[in-house]
Order: sequence, then C-alpha cells, then structure tokens
Amino acid sequence: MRQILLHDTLTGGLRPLQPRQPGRVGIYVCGPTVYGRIHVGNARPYVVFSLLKRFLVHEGFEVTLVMNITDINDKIYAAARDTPLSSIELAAAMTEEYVQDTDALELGRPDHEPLASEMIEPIIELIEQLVKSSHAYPADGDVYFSVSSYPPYGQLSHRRVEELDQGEGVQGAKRKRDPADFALWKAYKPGEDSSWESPWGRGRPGWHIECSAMAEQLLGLVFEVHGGGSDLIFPHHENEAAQTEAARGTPLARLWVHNGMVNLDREKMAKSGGNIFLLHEAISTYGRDALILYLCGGHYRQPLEFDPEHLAAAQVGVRRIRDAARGLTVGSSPRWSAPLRERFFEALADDFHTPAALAAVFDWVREANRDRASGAPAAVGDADLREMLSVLALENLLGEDEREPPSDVLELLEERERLRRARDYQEADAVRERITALGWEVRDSPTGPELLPLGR
RNA sequence: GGCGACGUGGCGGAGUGGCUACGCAGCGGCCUGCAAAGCCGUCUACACCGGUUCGAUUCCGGUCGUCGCCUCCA
Repeated sequence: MRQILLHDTLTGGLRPLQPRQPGRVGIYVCGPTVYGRIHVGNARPYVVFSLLKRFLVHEGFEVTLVMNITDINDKIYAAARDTPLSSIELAAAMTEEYVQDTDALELGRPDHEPLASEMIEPIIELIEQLVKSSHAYPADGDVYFSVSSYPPYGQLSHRRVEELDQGEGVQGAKRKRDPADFALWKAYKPGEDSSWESPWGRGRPGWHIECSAMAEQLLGLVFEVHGGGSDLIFPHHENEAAQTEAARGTPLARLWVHNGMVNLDREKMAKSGGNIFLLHEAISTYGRDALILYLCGGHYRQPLEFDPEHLAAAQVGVRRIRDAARGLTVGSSPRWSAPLRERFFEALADDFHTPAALAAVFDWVREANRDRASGAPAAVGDADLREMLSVLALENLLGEDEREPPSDVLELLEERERLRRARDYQEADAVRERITALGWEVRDSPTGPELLPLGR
C-alpha cells in the first residue's frame, strides 16, 4: 500500500492519508442543494471524489464515500414558490434529476447520499449539545453559534474574525450577539412549507449544521477526508469544523480537501452568475468519456476553464486511446509498460495529479502504437492500460464500439472496393465522402478497409 | 482592504538548479492510389525586475496581472 499525499486546507500543505483504522477511509463531500439541475461546476467534486475513491480502492483501501444532498434551504423555498410544487416535492424532483444526471457520468453512486430532511434528530441533538456547552444560544426561536466561544474559529480558512467584512444585517442579525455568529436553527417563518419540532419551537436546521451531523452520523468523528468545492471553505466548512469541534471536543475531519472551480468565460460557473453549462447538456454534447478526460486534464485544485476547444481536444484524446486500444490483445503488458504504470500511480498518490497520470497513459499509448508500427512480433497486452484507465473510470475505452455499420454503409463500402480494384479512384473517393456523410470513417489497412463511427 | 491560490511555448498542462514531459494544433518526412490512423523529426516557453549561484524557468525578495473567498454558492 503506497503512501497517499493529499493537500490539506487546514495546514496548507501536503499531508499523508492516515486512516483511523488501517486500510479504511471515510470521505465526506458536500453535495448539491437541489433546486435546479446541476451544471459542470457542480459535477467536478462528484467526479474528483468518485475517482479518488476508485484510486484508494485500487490501492487496497476500503472506502466509504458520503455525498449529501441539501433539500432544506432558502433557495428551495424560493424556487418552489414559482412552481405548483411544495418545496419538499420540488427538492424530491430535483434530487431525481441530480441522480439521473450524475448516473450518466457512470461513476457509480456514493455509498451514502443523506438528505438533510432525514437527519433532523441528529441535527437537533448536536445543537442541544452546543447550547448546553454555551457554544450556542437560542434567540426568538432561532439558535446561533457563538463564534467568540470558540477561539480557533477561522483556522481552516486562515482568516481572523476581525478581518471579515461584517456585512449589513441579514435576517435575524439583530438577534445575533455578534455579527459573525451563524444560525444553527431557524425559526419557522410564514410562507415556508416545511418545518420540524425542536426544543426551540418549530423551525428547520441551518445549512452548516446538517453536514456536521450527517458526517458524524455516517463516518464518525475525525474521519479521514472532508471534501468539497473551494468556495465552501468559508463559511461553510469553517462553520462545520467549529460546530463539531466545539460540541465534541475533537476535530470533524483529518484532511480538508478542496477542488478548484470550473470557470466559464474566465469566471466561476455559478447559477447565481448565470454563466452555467448544465451537466446533462455537456454529456450529450461532448460525451461522457471526453468530459471525464477533460476534468482529469487539470489538477483538481486548479481552476478549469470550460471551453469548447478544451472539450474538443478531450474528444480527440478519447479517440486516440480508443484507437490504440483496438490494436491490443487481452493479457499482460510488455516490459516497457511497468515504469509507465508506476508513474501513473505515483502521480495519483502525489496529491491526485491526474494530468501527470494522463501523461503516463498517453506515453503508454504511443509505446503500444510504436510496437505495432514497427511490426513487433507479439501483440501488446492491455492489462496495465486497463488498470490505469479503470481508476479513471475510462476502461470502457478498451471495449469495442458496439455500433455496427448500417447496411447502406456496408454496401457503399463494397462499391468503393470495386471501384478501387478497377482503379477508378476518383469515383472511389466520392463514395468515401458519401460514407463520411453518413457518419462513418473509412480506414484502409493492409488487411482491408475498416469502418469506424465518427464522433463519439 | 484582508486571506488564499496561481502566472510555463498557439491552446491545455507536467516537471527540474545545468539534460525530451505529455496531449491538441502547425510544419517536414515515412506509410497510403489519395486519405485517415499511426510512427519519426521539428518551430514559438518558463509574467517582469532585482538577488543568491559557476549556472535559475526551477531558490530568495519585490513589481505587475489573473482567479477564488470575505454574502447564497461545488
């Protein structure tokens, strides 16, 4: 089992993954708030942490991946008002869309996808503990976390409370003792169509507390990896960390791992910014394989520009791997493969450097093509490439494209062969163009022509 | 303003105190009836200014610029 290094936001450097129990890793990732279909930016943590899990499993760890779904939230209430649906119904519908959209990534599901609405009991218990220990105080049916009661506050996001821009009053600001305090529980307000009983009256949980409660519930305390988008570091993760540590006396998580943003037009892709590209549209436009390859083309912590040219390049890369794979045989790989395989996994062990790992894959592809081009006696075995690609959830590139050419295309191909034998190349090329127009590519080889589907 | 991250060739993106990343695109060649795919070769690099050093893209300091967060946000 090799040493895995990951960047930890709390310490600001690379730290080794050191599980509580040898070989077992718990990962909690902040998932979406379901009030609309998710975009490519929302999908990045889903992809990054799903692939990280794959890698850790490959390395022999037993991994539990938790990705929550926030289904209680002001935005959901607001969105539901524009529909005939209740906020609960809207959240349920959007959760279904979310599951469908992410299923299309073909990365499997997280092991747990808890809903805030199903975790009310543990949430209330956690808040009670905070109130009991004077880290929180009720006020008119709300409950607030007292930031000043917890001196380490700010350590995760590396800022001091005094440095925060203390904006004007949000709702309830007058109930807060300190502007930096944040809500753990929000009293029911007219117009909201969901609420739960609590020791402080009817209401609903604040945003940050649900993650503290759910993570502890499913993974225990001081679990190995807490993940999410870098835009969540403050205040969301700062607050999560503060709540749990104040209530339990131990840290919530061991490592805090954050992915960079997906940009569109040089700015963060965001629903509120209006510059979004929906996940399901990206998949139908560029293909799932190209999208995964594109996301792996940048280091997870760096921003990634969503640009048609980058996606097109990823499509070409997909095709390059797929073409190379067609010439492979099932079986163990040649001796030149081992160092490349090692480079691949070392790159991933070093803070999950997928771009460096991909370079090893492409080196492998060239090496295999070179063998084939030089007419090496033995066919190249695919085992190592399969192993590498499967960690990136791209092993399907090794499979044959099942699409069979339709009969009219096959007839045209025969027609072209007749013309070529008759040396009527002009007509033969014209037929080839007709085949291309039907979506198929002709490649002549020493053993005869091959037909390949164009595009994906 | 504060905090954090980052600035590598046409684009994306690795890496290193002196030696080819890799992919896409371009150019030349091989192969092909011609292509495509593939292989070989090849041009545009390390934001700027200082410093350390025999030598820095790589270390140190500063400048400029970009992005994120400081409000809901993956």
